[in-house]
Amino acid sequence: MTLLEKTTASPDTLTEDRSMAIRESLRNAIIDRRLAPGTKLSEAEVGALFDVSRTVARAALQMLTFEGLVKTERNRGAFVSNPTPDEARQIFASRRLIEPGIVAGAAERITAEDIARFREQLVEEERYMNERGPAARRAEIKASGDFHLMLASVAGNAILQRFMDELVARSSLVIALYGRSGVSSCGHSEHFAILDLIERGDAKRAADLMLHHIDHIEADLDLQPKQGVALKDALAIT
Amino acid sequence: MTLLEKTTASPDTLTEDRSMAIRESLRNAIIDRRLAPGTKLSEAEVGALFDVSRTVARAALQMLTFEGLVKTERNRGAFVSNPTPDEARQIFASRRLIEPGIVAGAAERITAEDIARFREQLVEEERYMNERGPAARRAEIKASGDFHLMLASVAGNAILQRFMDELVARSSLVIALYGRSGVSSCGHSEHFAILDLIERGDAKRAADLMLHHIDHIEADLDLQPKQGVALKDALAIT
DNA sequence: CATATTCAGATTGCATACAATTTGAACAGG
DNA sequence: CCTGTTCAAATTGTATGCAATCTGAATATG
Repeated sequence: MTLLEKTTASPDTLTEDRSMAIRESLRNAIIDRRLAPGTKLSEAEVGALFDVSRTVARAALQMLTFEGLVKTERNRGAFVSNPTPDEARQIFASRRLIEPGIVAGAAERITAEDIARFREQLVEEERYMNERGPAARRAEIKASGDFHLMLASVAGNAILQRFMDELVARSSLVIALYGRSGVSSCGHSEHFAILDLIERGDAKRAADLMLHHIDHIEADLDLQPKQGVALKDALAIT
Repeated sequence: MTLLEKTTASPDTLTEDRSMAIRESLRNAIIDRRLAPGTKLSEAEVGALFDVSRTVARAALQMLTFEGLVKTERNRGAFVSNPTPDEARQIFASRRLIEPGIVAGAAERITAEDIARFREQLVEEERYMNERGPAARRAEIKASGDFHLMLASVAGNAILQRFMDELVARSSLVIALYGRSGVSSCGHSEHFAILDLIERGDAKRAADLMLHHIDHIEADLDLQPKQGVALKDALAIT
């Protein structure tokens, strides 16, 4: 529990709510894998790190629990989520339902300035792709998720946007846990293709491609039941 | 703020978490319209009602805020949400994306016992439909929502189920606020029809009908911008 | 009479204190 | 050496106290 940028937040945003800022910071740390799944997040420790009382730290942890990024066990504390393969499948099943609709919404409302921002985002994503090392890998996963979130924000439905915030964050966890090596090389080009179709106003094809894109991301995972029954079987000496 | 059943909860469930129980109780009160939109929910008052400290009451209110059933303004307090027409549209747009998928999932996994439970639920719904008076109206809205929630629980995706919990609860608020008089007479028969199609394993048609069903619910609303610019215009004496 | 100002009451934001629970290590017994 | 027990340290759950903020009514002012 070390590398937490205590974001000296923008003057107006931090004025708002400190627990929200802490949530944001922890969120980023979790989806960046600076906080590994299973890591304990004790209220006192979080409070000390951000220089607030347990009350505020606790509120932040409650929010993260609601989002599914943290699992809280009564009287035991909060831990970074360790999604099971089954949860992973549920996450992607949910995305398959929601994201085609988001693409359709985005296709209707996207502006030229939006498209410019998207292209910037995609070149940045590309840059991380070509870098090596775990830090670049994390940044790549993050940037890839951001593309989906930008689409959600353009689609103009605040509720779906919030759902996507949660789903993308949890997806990042899942990818970090279950992802195979050569990840999103194809995923990235699909982002480009989706954006092109949206720009051309071909909402139907864009939505279809998004569906395939999600399939590809999921297909790139190795969703074995982890250790599952391992203990029982591992000790069953033949 | 009177009619709150302080549910003498089931021995095992209440042991769990008191703020959760309070959340549940307030939730029910809100979607039943015993707590009208705009009602202030002060921490002290909620705490006194449930015989807990502000700390616990506050946690419950935070959860409801996350669900969108309550809006919290900094330094001012928590209020039962008063969804705008635009929010209402977003809610139904979200449901249109998610519920067809839920129907498909339910069609795959539904059992004979499930179907029996659904039929029970539907006759209860029918009973409320034939009763008169606001209490029956509330119960009808609640029961109608429960049908959708039961589908979600059968579909076997915990994430979507949680999304639906939120969407159905907020829909109840919207219907209570913007619903026209002769509400769900058609909606109810559609529930029957959807269940029949699911039972027959015709997932595609069931999903399509669900889509229409949501359209019908939304079409039955009167989503005018409420008073909106009213004040300015109302005083503009021609 | 309308508008601006002041101030007390009430309410939330936050920190802290105490009680309840869990955990794991020391220790006793087989 | 292994197992079961006891107990203290640590952590969470909850209540409460104080400071900051908002609200609205009373008052002052043009």
